[in-house]
Amino acid sequence: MGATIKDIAKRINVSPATVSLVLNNKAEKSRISKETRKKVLRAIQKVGYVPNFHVRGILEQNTFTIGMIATNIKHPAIALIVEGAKAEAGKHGHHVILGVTSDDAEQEKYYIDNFISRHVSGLVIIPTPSGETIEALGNVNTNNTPLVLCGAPTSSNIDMVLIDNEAGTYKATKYLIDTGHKRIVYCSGHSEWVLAKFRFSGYRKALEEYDIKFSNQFYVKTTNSDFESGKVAAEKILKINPKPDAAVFHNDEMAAGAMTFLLQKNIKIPEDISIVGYDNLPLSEAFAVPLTTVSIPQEELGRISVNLILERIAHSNTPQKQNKIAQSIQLSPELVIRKSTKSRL
Amino acid sequence: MGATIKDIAKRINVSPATVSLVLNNKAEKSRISKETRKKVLRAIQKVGYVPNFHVRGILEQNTFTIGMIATNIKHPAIALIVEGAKAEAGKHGHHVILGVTSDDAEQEKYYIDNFISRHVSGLVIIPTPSGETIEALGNVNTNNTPLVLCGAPTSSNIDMVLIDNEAGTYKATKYLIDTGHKRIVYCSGHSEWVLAKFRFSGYRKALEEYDIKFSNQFYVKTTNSDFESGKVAAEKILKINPKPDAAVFHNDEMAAGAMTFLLQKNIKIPEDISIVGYDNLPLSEAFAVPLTTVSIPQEELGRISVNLILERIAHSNTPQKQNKIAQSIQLSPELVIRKSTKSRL
DNA sequence: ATGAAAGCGCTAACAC
DNA sequence: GTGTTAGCGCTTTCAT
Repeated sequence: MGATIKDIAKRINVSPATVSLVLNNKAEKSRISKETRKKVLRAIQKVGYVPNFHVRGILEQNTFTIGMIATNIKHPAIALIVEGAKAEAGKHGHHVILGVTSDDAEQEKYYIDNFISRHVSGLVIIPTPSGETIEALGNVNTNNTPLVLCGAPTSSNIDMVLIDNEAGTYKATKYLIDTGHKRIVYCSGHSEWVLAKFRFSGYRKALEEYDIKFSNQFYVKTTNSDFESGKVAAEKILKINPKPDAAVFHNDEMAAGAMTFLLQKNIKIPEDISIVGYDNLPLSEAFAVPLTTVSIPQEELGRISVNLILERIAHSNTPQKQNKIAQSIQLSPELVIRKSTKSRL
Repeated sequence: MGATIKDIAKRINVSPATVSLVLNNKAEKSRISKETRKKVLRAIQKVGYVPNFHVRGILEQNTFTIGMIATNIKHPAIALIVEGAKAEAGKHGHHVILGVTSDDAEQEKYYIDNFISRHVSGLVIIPTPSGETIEALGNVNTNNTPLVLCGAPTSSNIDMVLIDNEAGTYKATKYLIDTGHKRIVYCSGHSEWVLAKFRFSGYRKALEEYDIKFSNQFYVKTTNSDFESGKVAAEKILKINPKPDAAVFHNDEMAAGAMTFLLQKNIKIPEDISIVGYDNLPLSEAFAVPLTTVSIPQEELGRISVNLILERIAHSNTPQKQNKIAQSIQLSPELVIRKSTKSRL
């Protein structure tokens, strides 16, 4: 362990209080002779003193730190949410520390407890996709730490910023139907995850609305939802008979993998089959065929989450703090039409 | 603020010590009657007690937390380093908290001080690309916190895990020369950044080795290094006369932007011009033309960094701890050849 | 089986 | 101007 204020004090025969005063620059305003000040500063330099954050954490309440818990920053969509949150927090003098759960509910629980116990000013949670912890969140001892759930709904009475995931696939599917597609496949990775279920149900909803009956044959599942899974899905699509004329994918990575695979097999996109992704990754315009996809306002998601936290903090000293009911803000995804789809009318 | 151990103690008329014993499960081994235990546990439940991490931080030294400071997690290459570090840390019972600097040296300084002051077990730093703080790192009061610099070199006596960035562009350029390219352009974003300088110098080195004289005309600079900058660079490339037959880009995003732009102008890749990127992004295979690029072992970078930290921790109690000299491990990038380059022999 | 008290590093109120 | 002291929340001896 490093040197403490006491060590420094002893070293130069002053009291710890004096050292503390110098450190906090309260020296200027009030007292402490220039000489003592210099002596103290020199000693601090020499021993390499580093203040102990934990003491401040005990003494004061506000850490001006927002804890953020994310599933998987490898995913650009998640990274963008974090960026948005960080930018907004920075604007208001707060810092962000991030815990990454790697889609593991246990780690999520750890970071929630740990961050609360570290007295972060607030906690933004992008929940693990299995949905396991989401419901449990209502029972967490938050110690009055404001919590915001970001991206996935829960029945608990917690502030939420949500994406209407169903609306995205609904819009995409509807667009395909409206442009004359007759046999639309849906490809889902991790189909048991809540997120996947929401997206899938948007597809179902659109079909129903047009009285197109759903066929299990047109529901392709893969165990994962990455680039490689897209290839696997594409392979499965090729085996379907009669041939599909469009495919909606759970996300852009899968769509990219599928396109890569299909193009290798000399399938033409969009002539032979239309492809739609989800997320609008920064590079989805650069794909083999610029991808038609559903765009999510990720950075805004992060920004709004932080603002909800800051709002809670601001209100935390007012008498009505207990009254304030949980808010739920829902953002809508938009369809971005590029070159991977074409009208069949 | 939430309830404390004292509150609980008062509530049920026991001493704080008793509550503490129950909380730490030392109750089992030694003492505390079942009844008291139950009473305590019930009270804890009722008031929603959350332990104060900072107190532990004062009392104990090891937080089993590795602090990580990254520039910009939007960038997949960075995200992968973080993932690698996290995975390795997890294997050894450590957690990771991440601070994101957004390429800002000031924030980097903040997080370094803050994490050290939080008594993280160690600190892995992916430095801001300007190179500003790298050199300053030697003068940081680390309080004996092990530090590892990840991805960029410094003259300070600090553990480092590096990528031989020059070697990557060198290999790429050499490959182009060997396959008969005569007019190779280099496109750099943020050309003043240390990283950019290293990559550029690999290009220069290859040219020199083959006695090809460098022409400033073939050195394209953009203010940024993202997808859009790639488009800008491509536009500049088109104006060069005589026409280049190959272009090496600072990274994959730029290469992707350039390819998108060039294809729109009906330039054929690789027939008219060969394109090489850098980073081997997970989706670079899905680009309009599968990208030939330089691959970096990002996850390994993270893993090794954490291992250096753990090693330091392990040795920190041995007498030789001061003796151990800083290590520097250098990893080599590899050229991944795909479809965006072709031989002109 | 339980409680009292000291102390971790630091700040702030109050002496002198 | 500077020192003394109490106390933040908790753990840990040492009494009882």
